[in-house]
Amino acid sequence: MKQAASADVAGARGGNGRNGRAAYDLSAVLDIAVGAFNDYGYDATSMGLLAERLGTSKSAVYYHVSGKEDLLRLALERALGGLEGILTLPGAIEGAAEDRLRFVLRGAVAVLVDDLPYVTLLLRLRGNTEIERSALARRRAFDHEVSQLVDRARADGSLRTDVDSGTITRLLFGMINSIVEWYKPGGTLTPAQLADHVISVAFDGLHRPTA
Amino acid sequence: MKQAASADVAGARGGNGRNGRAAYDLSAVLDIAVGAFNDYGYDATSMGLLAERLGTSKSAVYYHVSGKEDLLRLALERALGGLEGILTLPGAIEGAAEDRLRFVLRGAVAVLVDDLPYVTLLLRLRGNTEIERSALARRRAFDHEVSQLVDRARADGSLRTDVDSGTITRLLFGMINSIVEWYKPGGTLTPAQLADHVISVAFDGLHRPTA
DNA sequence: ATAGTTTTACTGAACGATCGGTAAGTAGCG
DNA sequence: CGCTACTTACCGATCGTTCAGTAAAACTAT
Repeated sequence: MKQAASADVAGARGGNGRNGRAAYDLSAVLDIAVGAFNDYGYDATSMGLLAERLGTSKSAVYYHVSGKEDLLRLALERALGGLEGILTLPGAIEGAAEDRLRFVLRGAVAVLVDDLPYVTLLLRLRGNTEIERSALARRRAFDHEVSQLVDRARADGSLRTDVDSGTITRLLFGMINSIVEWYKPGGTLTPAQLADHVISVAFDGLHRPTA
Repeated sequence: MKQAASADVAGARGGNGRNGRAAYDLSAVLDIAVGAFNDYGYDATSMGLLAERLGTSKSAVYYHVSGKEDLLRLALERALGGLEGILTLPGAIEGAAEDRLRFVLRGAVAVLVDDLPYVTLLLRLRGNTEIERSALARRRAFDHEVSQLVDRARADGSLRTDVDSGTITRLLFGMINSIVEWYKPGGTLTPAQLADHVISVAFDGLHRPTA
């Protein structure tokens, strides 16, 4: 009874249409790994615990991934891919700087909500290994592109100039990134409302509208 | 040569005025421990690494503290004590709700900058152990008191009512707490300026002042 | 002044537990 | 049979922690 039955574990398994036994697919393993990493922290999550959550053995996990760091790498790739994808969309490239900034911020909230556990993992990195440092570098590159949008919006006269654009960008992302620490999908606050509130508070502040 | 000389380690030592040898004082050990916890994460920081940073042996650390968790407990106590102290000051108790809110937010920035590594550690907790869960509960209690101030300011008509106060409080703290991830004391941005910018952006938003 | 005692503050070696990862064998399917 | 998807058993390394012994300073008695 110390081990769950080897089949029928919460839909994590799916046939692969090929020879051999029914298998976990990689994305199911990844989902559970990312969940555990966020619950306990990457370092504090053992491969044994992952196996337990999957209802299988430790070494079975190694059949699907080459190791613990591989799980981290795959998860971070998904989060970074989502964020970087925003910057390639037309709304991020065309139009006035403030509109492009609003589009990117709204997109960041959307990716964050859509891939919540994956982005959460990304935002908690410390940079201990090469994989983590590489992910942090890509994240900084994304932040830098947004910072340039803030600069352009300021040059257009859209934004206040009494606070430097680096501070503005950091406070903006501080606000947006904090969403991973408290937003629960499926609650009364829909992702679209959340994005509206964030953009509105960011641009207009806490005071009641003067209009 | 594998071990540093037993004295003169970077001013971490100080006499204690009592019998026996010159010792590290607890606060020096704690400072180095908190720095390492923030660099690598609590779980990824080994007692061996702490000893190395202190220029002493692993077991020497156990003379000063009862264990790794004890270091965490002492560090979190300092961070939480600072934050909770704000709420006991006159500026947080007397006056209009919005002024009290501004005072508390400004105080939170001040504590955060003053005890930067300690608050950083607090903000990165995952709640794996009883000590961490207890610290998280105290942090939530602090947040809750600020949330009540937001409620009162809204009731006074000072703040916008199209976003609920829970979301406002979370976005506020998201912005403020992010400071630990990028603010470097001793730079061109002084703590007082930082607090001004944070309060100003939070209440008035990113747009240029209409006045 | 100095020898002896006490207390403090360590050192170095080792402990059991747990870590990430591997080797070898096998059950279930086409 | 051939291939997939595991299983059990185990490895060396590292983890937090403990323990017996000791060097160095302060205190005390002479």
